[in-house]
Amino acid sequence: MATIEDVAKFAGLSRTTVSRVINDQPYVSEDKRVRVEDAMKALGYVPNSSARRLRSQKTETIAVLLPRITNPFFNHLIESMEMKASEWGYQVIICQTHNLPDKERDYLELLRKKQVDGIIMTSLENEWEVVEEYLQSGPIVLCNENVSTAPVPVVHIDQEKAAYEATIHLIENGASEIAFLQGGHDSYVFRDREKGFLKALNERGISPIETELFSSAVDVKSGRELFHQIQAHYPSINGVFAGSDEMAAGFIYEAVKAGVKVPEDILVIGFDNQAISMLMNPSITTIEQPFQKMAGRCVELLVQQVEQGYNLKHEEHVFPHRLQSRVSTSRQTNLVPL
Amino acid sequence: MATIEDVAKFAGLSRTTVSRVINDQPYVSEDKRVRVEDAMKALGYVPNSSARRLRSQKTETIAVLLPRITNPFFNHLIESMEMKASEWGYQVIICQTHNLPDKERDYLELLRKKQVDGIIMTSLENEWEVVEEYLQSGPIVLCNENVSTAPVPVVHIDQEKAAYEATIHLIENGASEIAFLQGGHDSYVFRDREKGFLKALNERGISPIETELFSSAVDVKSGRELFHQIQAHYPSINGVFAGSDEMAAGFIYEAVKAGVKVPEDILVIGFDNQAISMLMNPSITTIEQPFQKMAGRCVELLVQQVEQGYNLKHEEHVFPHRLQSRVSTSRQTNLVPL
DNA sequence: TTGTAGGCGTTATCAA
DNA sequence: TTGATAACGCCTACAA
Repeated sequence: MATIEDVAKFAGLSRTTVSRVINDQPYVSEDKRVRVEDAMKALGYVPNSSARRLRSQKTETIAVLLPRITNPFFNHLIESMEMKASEWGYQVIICQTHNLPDKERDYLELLRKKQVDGIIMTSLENEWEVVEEYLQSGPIVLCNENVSTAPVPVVHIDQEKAAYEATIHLIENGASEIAFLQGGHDSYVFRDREKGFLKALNERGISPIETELFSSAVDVKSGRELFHQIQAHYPSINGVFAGSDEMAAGFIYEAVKAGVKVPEDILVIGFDNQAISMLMNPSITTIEQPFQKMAGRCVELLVQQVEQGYNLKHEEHVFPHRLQSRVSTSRQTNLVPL
Repeated sequence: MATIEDVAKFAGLSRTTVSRVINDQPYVSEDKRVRVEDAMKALGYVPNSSARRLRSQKTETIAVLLPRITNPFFNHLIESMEMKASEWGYQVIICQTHNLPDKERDYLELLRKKQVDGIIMTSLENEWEVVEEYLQSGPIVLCNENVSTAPVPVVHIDQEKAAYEATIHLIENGASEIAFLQGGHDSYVFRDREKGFLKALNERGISPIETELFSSAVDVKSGRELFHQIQAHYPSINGVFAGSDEMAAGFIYEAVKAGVKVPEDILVIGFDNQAISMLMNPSITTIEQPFQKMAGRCVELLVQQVEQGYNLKHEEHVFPHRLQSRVSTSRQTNLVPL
C-alpha cells in the first residue's frame, strides 16, 4: 500500500505538502496541489487510519453497549445511533453484554485502550461505581437507564410516569388485580417503573401482589412462560403490565391458545410500540418511546463531549412518551373482526 | 495516560522488558516480571490500541455491512457474528447501507483505510465488479448473497431449492394462482428464489403472473400495501410467497382486517422463521435458515483469511434450510382456536 | 536475560 | 509557500 512518503516522492514534493493537500490546509500553491492529487490517484493512495489515530489521539469510533441486538428496543436505538454517528463521521462498534457484568467491563475497557472515543450505555450490568472509573478515560452517555447520581448526560423518558399512566389505564379499563412483568430486577428502569406502578395501585386502593416471581421477564419466551405461571398461581389476576411488547405478545399468544380471552378475561399492556404490538390479534396497547430522537440526542451529546471536552455533571434529557391504546386493554367491544 | 515508557521508568527497566511482560514473552526473570506488573498496576497502564495497530498493521476489527439493523433477518445474523467475533478477540463495526450503493462504497473504504481487517457483506448494493476492487485491501466474505463469480467464500442456503419447496407446498395445499412478493429486484437472493418459484410453477403447469408490481417488498409496511394491491388488481390470487416473515405478517394483518381468511381464502408462506411467524394469528408457515451457524461460519472464514492470508477463490458454504409448516398454509381445519 | 534503537504512517512545529 | 524533523506509543531485530 502506498504511503504518504510514496506520494511525496512520486510528486517530487515533501510529505508535509502532501499532508496539507490531504487535509485541505491552506498554503499550497495550485500547481503543487494538482501534482499531489495526481500522484495520489496514480498510486491509489488512501491515508492510513491507524497512523492517523496514533497521531491525533482520536479514533472517530464510539461503542454502544446493549444486552442483545435482537431485542427490538435495542436494535431500534442502535439503528438511529449508527445513522447519526455516520453523519458525524463516526463508526459504531456493537457491544452485546448479554447482561453479563464481566462482558460489560470488557467492553468498557475499549475506552481505556483508546480504541473508542466514547461510549453509550443503553443498559447497566455493573454497579455505577464500577462504571464511573472509566470516565477518566473518556465520556460516557447513559441511554434509558437513569442513574441519578451519575455525573454524565442521561437520556430517557419518564419511566415512572409512563408506568403510572399504563397502570391507571389498566385500572380504568377494569383491571383490579394486576401483575407487573418486567425484566432486570436491579435495573434503574425496573425501579422507576415499579415506583409508578405501585403509585397507581396505591392511589386506586389496590394492594400489590408479590412480584418476585415475574422479575426475570424480558422476551417472548418469558411472556409465554409467565402466562402459565400466572394461570397456575394467580388465577384471579385480570390485568398485566408487561415491560416490553415482546413479552406482552408471548403472554397473549399463550392466552389465546389456552382459550383465555384478551381483553375480556385479562387486560394486557406492553411497552415500546414495536411492530408486533400492532400486528398481534388482539393488538396490544403500549407506551411509545421516541427512539429515534433519543438515539440521536445520545450520539450528539457524546460526540460533543468527545470533541469539546467534558466535565462531570449529571444532566437529564427527558423525552415525551405516549400511550397508544389498542384492543388488548379495550373493554368496549371494538374488536378487530377475525 | 501512562505509556510503556512511564512504566519502564517507574520499574527502573527498559521499554523492551515491559513490552515482553505485556505480551507474555519468554526471557523475563520472575522478579523483573513482578516489578513490571506492579508498575503497570500503580500507573493504571493500558496498552494503547492505536499504537499497536500502527505497529502490527492489524486492527482486530471487522465491518459487517447490512441494509438495516432493525430487520430481524439481519439483526439475527449480526448478533451471532458479534458473539463469534468477540470469541476471537475481534470488534464488530456495524454498517447500515439502507440499500444505497454510495453508502456501501463508503463502508468498503474502511478496508482501504485499514480501519478494519476484513468485511462481511450480507447484502450487495453495487455490481460485484465494484466490490471486487476492494479485495486488494483485505478479505471479504459474502453472506446470503451468492455471487457465483466472486472469488471469495460465500455462505448461504440453497435459495432456489427453498423457494421451490415453498411454492410446491403452496400448490399442494391448494394454491393455484400465486404471487411472488420479494424485495431487492436485482439481488442474487431475489434471482435465485425467483428461479425456484418459477420452476415449481412450471412443473405443476401453473402460469406465472406479472410480478413486477411486487418486487419492492421487504417489510411489514410493504406487506400491508401489497395486500390491497393484490385485492384490487389480482383478486383471483389464492397463494402468496413472501420473501420475509415481516412481509407475510403485514399481508395477513390487512387480510384479517378486511375479512379475507387465511388460509381459507388465501395461503401465505413467509421466510426466516422469525418470532413473528409463530405469534401471528394465524401462525405463518415459513422457511427456517440456520442463522447462528451461518453467521459463525462467516466470521470464522473471515478471521482465518485475515490471520492466515487469503487467495482469491470462490468457495461455497451451503447450509440446510427447513420448511416449518403452520396454519397460514394449512387447509385442514387445525386452526388455533381464537 | 536485558537494553538500544529504528520504524510503523501521520501531522505539527519550526525554520527557510 | 515549502520542507526537515520530531513526536504519537508500541514492538522487535540486534547487540550486549
